[in-house]
Amino acid sequence: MLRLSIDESSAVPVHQQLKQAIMLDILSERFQSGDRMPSIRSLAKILKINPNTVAKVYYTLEEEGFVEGKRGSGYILTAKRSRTDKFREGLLESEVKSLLEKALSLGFTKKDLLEIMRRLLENG
Amino acid sequence: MLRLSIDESSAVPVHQQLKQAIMLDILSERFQSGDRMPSIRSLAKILKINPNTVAKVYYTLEEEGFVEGKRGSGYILTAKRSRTDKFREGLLESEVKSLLEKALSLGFTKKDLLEIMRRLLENG
DNA sequence: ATAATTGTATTAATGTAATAATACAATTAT
DNA sequence: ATAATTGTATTATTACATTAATACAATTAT
Repeated sequence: MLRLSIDESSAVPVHQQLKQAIMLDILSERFQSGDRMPSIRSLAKILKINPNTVAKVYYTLEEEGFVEGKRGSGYILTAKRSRTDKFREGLLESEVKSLLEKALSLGFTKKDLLEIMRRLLENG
Repeated sequence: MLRLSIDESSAVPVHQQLKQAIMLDILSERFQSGDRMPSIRSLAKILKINPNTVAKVYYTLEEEGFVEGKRGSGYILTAKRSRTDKFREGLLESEVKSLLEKALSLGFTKKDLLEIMRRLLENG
């Protein structure tokens, strides 16, 4: 359940770190449909950040349909597996697409890209 | 020679757009060693942006060893082909690496990644 | 019923990136 | 020599993202 830490010194803003960490837990199924989220205040206390920052992140997650919150009772993760799986794939696909675009604009061919890919997959 | 435009409405800052556009021209060899850069003021006028913004970009390009500037005479692109080629490859490699990391953290396997890659390369 | 806990909303403070204004210095062209 | 053009440096302004402070409202637990 939500084992995450915030790097205060990092240049990437706290809310972004937090959201990404939660999203990762959701998409990798470490955190599942029906699970309760920690309350805004308790999570803020644990991470030593402002409650508003947590609230903001929860709100964006709600807008995207992953969680639902109610006054007095807290937030619950509601996204079904089918949804998170689809999202997860779409995310990777768009990343690959943008990589492809970048590679082509730099003058690489598709073949070049596949070769570099294979090499890194084997070595790393 | 440097055919670029600035999107004022974009969220990505002007200096970043400009730098990326110039870098693209350098790395794709549309702009070559020995070529003169447009003067700071003239480019600023064409793009309708502040000269300081152009100067800032030129300065960072100079720090990275791609161009050299002299008072009164202007900036010249000095990076040799071997250098730009190496840079270009390193850039792509690091992009692929970060993609790989992201994919793995999302629970994809290397095989998954290669498959998605192949599919997108064929379709797009 | 009452207290504690939960999320919500509003407003303010802060820090910093981005841009701009202006004056200075070297080179080049006339 | 002089004017025009080039880059440099300093400082100020602006805008915006980020974070924080505080008060409000609904639910839950006692």
